[in-house]
Amino acid sequence: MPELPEVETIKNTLEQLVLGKTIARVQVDLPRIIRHPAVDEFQQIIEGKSIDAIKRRGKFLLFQLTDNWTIISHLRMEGNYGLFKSDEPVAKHTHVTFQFTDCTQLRYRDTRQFGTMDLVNTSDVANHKSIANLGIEPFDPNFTEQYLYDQIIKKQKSIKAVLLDQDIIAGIGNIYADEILFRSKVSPMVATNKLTKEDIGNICKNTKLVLKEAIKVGGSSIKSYVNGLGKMGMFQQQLLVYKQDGKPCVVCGEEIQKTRTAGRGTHYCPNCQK
DNA sequence: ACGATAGCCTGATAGC
DNA sequence: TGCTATCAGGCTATCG
Repeated sequence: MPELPEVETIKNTLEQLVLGKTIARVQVDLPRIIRHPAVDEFQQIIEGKSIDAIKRRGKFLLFQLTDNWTIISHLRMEGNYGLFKSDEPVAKHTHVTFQFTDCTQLRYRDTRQFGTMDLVNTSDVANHKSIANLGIEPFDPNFTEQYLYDQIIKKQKSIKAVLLDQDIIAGIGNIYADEILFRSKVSPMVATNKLTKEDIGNICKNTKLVLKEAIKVGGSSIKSYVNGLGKMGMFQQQLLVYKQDGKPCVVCGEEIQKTRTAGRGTHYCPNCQK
């Protein structure tokens, strides 16, 4: 599941592959992926444009095209991009194909069909409904213990639900939420108003740390994730609790447990995380 | 206003 | 073996 480190890695790899290329044609095989505008308008506007820049905001990929157009792309669970020669066999679940003028094509694949694309004016991206309410970027210098404290002290929900809330911090998903909380020695189920300042400081620090480490090794390949070059990430080897239920905790040896919190599978050490 | 939850979707896996 | 049920999870819509 692409979270911030995976989307960042995809962005970095795609930059090397498609920046400056001109799109000749767009083929859409699953119209549902294109939320806005209508598919024919989506195709018509994009054709002839070139890719000027690729950005990331939270888990969103932003393809900036010429003439003030941006494709806002969300990969959800299993969306991915890859560059292929036009005559290479097309893999199953390929839903959108951007044919470039140089006989290569960027293909969007998505087994679960959950991903979305929106084509909007670049100048309107910040106000787009899926972007406008996003919370702070974890690497923003303004993301501090104080910021987090102010944001969550009034909330009634669990800290896990808070970390998953994209309107508070943008980019954390289920894998990294569990890892951040384990490293912070905080139970996922604990209500935010029960946390100490020290807990919140640790969560803030470990958020930056874990995400940075994961980006360094290209993200976590848990299910189908590969980067724009088709390469797997390596951070799954450094996961200490996610999908580790039944195994001994690396710190205390107690068995890692799995429960359901905030509607998500949640992994933690009952001894280390109080 | 806010928090909790169903639904979207396919493939892997568990259970009978 | 082969079928069915369950789970995985980010986000949106909907409910209380």
